[in-house]
Amino acid sequence: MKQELERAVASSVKDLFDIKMAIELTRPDEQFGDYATNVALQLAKQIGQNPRQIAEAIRTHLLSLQGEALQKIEVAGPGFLNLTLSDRALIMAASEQAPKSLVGKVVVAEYSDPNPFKVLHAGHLYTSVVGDAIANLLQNAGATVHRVNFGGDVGLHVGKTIWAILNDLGGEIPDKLADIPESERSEWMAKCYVAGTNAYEDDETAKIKIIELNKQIYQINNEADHDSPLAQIYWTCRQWSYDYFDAFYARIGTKFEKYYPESSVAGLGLKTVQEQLEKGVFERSDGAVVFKGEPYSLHTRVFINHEGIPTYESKDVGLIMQKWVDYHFDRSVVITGNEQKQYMAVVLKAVEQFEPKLVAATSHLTHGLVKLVGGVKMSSRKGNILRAVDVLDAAASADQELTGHGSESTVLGAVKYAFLRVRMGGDIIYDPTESVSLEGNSGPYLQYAHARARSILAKAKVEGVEIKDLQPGERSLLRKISEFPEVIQQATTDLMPHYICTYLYELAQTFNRFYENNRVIGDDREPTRLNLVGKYAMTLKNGLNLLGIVAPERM
RNA sequence: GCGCCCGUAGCUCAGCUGGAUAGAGCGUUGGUUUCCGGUACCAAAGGUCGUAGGUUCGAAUCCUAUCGGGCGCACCA
Repeated sequence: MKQELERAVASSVKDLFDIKMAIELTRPDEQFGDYATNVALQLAKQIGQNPRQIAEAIRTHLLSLQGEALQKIEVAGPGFLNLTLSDRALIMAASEQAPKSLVGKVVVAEYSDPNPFKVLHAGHLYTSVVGDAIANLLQNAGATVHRVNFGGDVGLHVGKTIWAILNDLGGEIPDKLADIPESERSEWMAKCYVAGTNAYEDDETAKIKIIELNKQIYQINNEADHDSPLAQIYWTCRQWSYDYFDAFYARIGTKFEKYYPESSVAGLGLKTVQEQLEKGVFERSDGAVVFKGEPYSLHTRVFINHEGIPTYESKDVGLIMQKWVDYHFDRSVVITGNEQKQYMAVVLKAVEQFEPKLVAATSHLTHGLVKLVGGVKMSSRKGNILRAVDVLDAAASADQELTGHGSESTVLGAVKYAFLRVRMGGDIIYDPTESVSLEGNSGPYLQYAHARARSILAKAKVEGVEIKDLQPGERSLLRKISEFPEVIQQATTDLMPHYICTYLYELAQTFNRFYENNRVIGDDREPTRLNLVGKYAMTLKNGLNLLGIVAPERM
């Protein structure tokens, strides 16, 4: 409906003034109508006429084009055109679906990116939630979406953990791993990481040993060693990490198709950078291989260090190339913390020199830190950083306190919504109590709104009645419902799921206002109103599902 | 020093491809009960949109400067 109207306005402008322009209709305040446009204001200068006169001319012309669909067109204020749909057109609009603009497209979505041998922290939970919602949006638009994960299975943090593991096992004795009960593996490894980190800082001999272990682990990877005792411990524990990640993702209702361990892309990255070094994209500097970012208002970064070892930069190059080899994507979305923004800009600029199409297809989104309200100081050295489970636990205990009986779907709904409702980029101040509340702008409020609507429907038989002759409250609700496809589309093109949150909350408010003043069951208009409640419940459910939040039938 | 991000009501945040009186939730104050899940609805109070300039018919939104906070700037990830 919106598109048709936009085309109609555009052709009015073309017919009247012989000017081609793209029209963007907006959703004004309800008092003004269903759609609005400021074309007349924009044209005023070009044409040199009074904007209100222009608006009047468009109005007349538009009525002749779209008389059926429009109940009225008004010229208001300095020259806005306010369009009000006929009931018939509004009813049609409310049944429309968001356009499937990405059918046939392949998208790779990379997010979460935890490191094996370390715990999942709050930031991992955040990207998992937001990344999942973004992936859902793209999928909803028809794309084939591949959710992938990247993480460091080599590097100093691995050396630290392995050092403590060896300490705990009493040496390079892989058989002793069998003594660790399955349920305690992830906890145990997390403890080992903390112990290793502390030892690295406090104990000079341990530090030397850790550095040595780190090199050995690189060797294990390079030589694909699966036999030596150390290698057996490394591979087993690495797998334990992936099992732990999988279990956590399953708990929050997401799933990754593939893990790209850093070790698996380092080779391709190194090879690529070396090739491009010869072609002049990279250059040597102080024994290292660097990309000079300054010509592009960026900074210089090292891709291969003076020992010939690929740095993180090269691994990211390898990752981009490997994703291309694996998927031949039309679009690639990468989500990381804000601190990687300028770093990634350099990597992408470097790759752009030899694979511009891959970079053109890539969007790098970044996010801030997750902090608990009240700002408890966390020391990563002691290992008491805010872990992913801490966030979930905080929500669970707030839920328990509020309701007396915890519910996992409420807890997940609460946390996910709290993360998703704000625009990505800034830090998240997470308030467990507020997130779990059934009052106000929260996930559980929307879940409850859905359950309530479903319970109305359960009490009566919904028949396929035609909606017509809308009363004001009914019209407001339907008008709000009709916005949904537009909101989805906007959220999808901007990769901003928070638009969905804002919308769903407004929708629930609109419904509650309607429901407060209009009886459904037992009213003369029961069939029509039940039909509206059905559409409303469906919209809420679809919206919540896009966000990765379950919409329960009852709660 | 250079660069990036952020600064909107007491708190947490929308609004930022420039437009009609700057919105919501929480909190505060006061209402509503013919109540289909009142875990709701209505209303009030509360804002120099960090500050100062500029562009524009029109700026929270664009530009410049400045203050405050966070982050990043070569062989870590």
